[in-house]
Amino acid sequence: MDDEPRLYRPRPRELPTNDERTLLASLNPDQARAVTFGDAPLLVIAGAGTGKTRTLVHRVAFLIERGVAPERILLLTFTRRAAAEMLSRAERLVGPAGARVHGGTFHSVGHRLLRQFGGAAGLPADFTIMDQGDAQDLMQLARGAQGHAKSAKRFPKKETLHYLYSRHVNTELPLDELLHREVPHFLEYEEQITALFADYTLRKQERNLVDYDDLLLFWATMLEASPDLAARIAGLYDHLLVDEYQDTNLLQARILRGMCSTHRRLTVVGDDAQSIYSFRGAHFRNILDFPKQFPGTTLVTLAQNYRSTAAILTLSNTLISRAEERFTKDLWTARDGGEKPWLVTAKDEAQQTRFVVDRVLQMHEGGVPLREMVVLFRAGYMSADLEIELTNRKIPFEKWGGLKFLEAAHVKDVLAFLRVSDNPRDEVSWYRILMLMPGIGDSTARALMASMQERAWDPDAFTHLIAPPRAREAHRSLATLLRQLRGVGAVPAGEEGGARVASDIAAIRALYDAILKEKYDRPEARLADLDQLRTISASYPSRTTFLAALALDPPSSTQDLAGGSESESDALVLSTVHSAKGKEWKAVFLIWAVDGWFPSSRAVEDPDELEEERRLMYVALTRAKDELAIVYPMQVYGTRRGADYSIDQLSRFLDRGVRATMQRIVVEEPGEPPAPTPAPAGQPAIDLRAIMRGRFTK
DNA sequence: TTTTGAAGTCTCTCC
DNA sequence: GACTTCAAAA
Repeated sequence: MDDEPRLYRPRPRELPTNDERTLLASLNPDQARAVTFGDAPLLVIAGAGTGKTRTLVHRVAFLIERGVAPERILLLTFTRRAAAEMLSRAERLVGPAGARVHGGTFHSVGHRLLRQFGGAAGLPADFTIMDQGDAQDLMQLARGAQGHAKSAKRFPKKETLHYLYSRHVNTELPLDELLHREVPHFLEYEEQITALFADYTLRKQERNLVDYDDLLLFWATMLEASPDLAARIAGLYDHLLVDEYQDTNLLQARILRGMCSTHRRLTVVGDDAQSIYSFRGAHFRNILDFPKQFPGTTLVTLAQNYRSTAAILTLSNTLISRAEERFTKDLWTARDGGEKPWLVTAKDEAQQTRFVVDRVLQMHEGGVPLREMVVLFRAGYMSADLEIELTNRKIPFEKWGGLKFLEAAHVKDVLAFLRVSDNPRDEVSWYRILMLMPGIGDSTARALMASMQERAWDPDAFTHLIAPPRAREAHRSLATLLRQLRGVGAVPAGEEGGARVASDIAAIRALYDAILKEKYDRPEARLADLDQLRTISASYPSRTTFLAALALDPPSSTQDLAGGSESESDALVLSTVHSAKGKEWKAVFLIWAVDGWFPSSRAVEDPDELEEERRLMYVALTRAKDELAIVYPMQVYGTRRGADYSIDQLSRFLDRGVRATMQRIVVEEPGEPPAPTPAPAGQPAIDLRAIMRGRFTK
């Protein structure tokens, strides 16, 4: 493993061009102060666009320059995208040594440490990671065993149960208080819920399964419960740097305390105005309490924004000034001017889509690469209409966030086969594949699993089970496949590693494709997904690595790219606001700025949630460098019950004062026939300039 | 006991 | 508009 502790030995200089002076030359005094800070806790409050990542990356370079071994630096972030960005920038700045810096999301680092040290804490090394869907399915199995499956009274559903469980773990709130706060109408079930959670925990243990929360919980526990383990784990690193600290929760704070038990070289960076992950148990108080948690903390504040024009910043500052609680100051910029951001009123969704597409093409023709533009929205599904239009017009795009490739049912199906061969006790996957087989339903599946449990999940157990007559056929073909997957008999030469996983998938598909075609109306796209899965699998050394990587670092949707080659293509980015955090674009379009959509109607009841929505919109607006357009359709069809359409209102966050910092744009009706024909392939934008000229009135 | 068809239920954000 | 759950039929 490459996580073995290494000696702290002086290294030859690897930075001929980046001595400390050039390293600091590009930084402002506040940034430089943070970068060169010594060996004590450091809290950097850094507003949007103030060079937060830059500061962090330079600090890494500075530490390496000072002789700290790169592999003894740990960079923790919250999202995969941020982790990848941070590490690649470090490498660019520092050179090859930068690639040796350790880092990743809290979950992926936790995973690495568990594989390495879990054995010493009684966790078998070959555990399987469950994603959220799997965890919910396991919760459902436990729920069913308790007999709520068909009870008349309403008992919380598996999603709610899992949410409560996860919240309980991450916020450390006692269960009764949590129920009282989140779901008071379920308070009467407190006892059953407690029992259910105990069963869920037990099932995880028996089945050798680990959920996302466990990756953090076990990490924290190893640090707290065993001084010996704590010393070994904390001893791996001399410096810890944490990005987006406002999105951490109490559990993660515990981990940091444990990791810094032998030293106090901890740097955290964040912005309370961008705290948008409370649904994961994060609270921006965490960043404010940091000095209390780590006495002697030094505070550095970054307030100069280098990203946005003054006009965009005025809008963002005005919007966030309405926040109930606020700790960071307004940002300022040396960039002056800039066009006032647009507030675009569209008649309906179709017109909103047309506006965005036309404007994107217009800017593209003006020389802005597609990749420099982004369309942002509150939730993944809100871009559906836009995606269709972009596909029709052959404009390449890439979607971030929203439904993931491996959350698709057919992908999970195939993975389930791999997972039972990887971990024969994986009950969730067993249930899944058994239910796929013709002639096997819920009760047969449960009975078969019970028999296997009696045989201690012996890998051969399934073959020797006696299936009910109508499931004979299914049982036999499944048993044959599983034997094949377990590699009974010789592994063909040259089929170690990735080729092995790919051939496993081929074997699975020999059985599964027929089932898939039966199950879905239009199987083509789904079959293509499976091709993709096999391609991806080829780059992983083993089945176990492949499965773990999929859970922690899943590839995004397969239908990302509409036209254009997959690799270096210039593509418009569509993203949820959450997934866009930390990034910046020349031009930003925020769509669906409709009250009830953004803020989400689920959030308007609760003041705290509403405040979080406001911060979320702040995050969206501060992504823009030069141009910003907020779009909202006035009529929304078919969303409210009882009416064909409803007249919706502009988001409440864009009040009169905020609107005063914007300019209103009205999209004109297009000509009589409502443009049903997509542009012909090849040259989509040929006549657009003419159309565009007449479309906007200021 | 499984399958199939119909009614019902919410819609998010991420690891 | 997709997916789950429920009820009746095979």
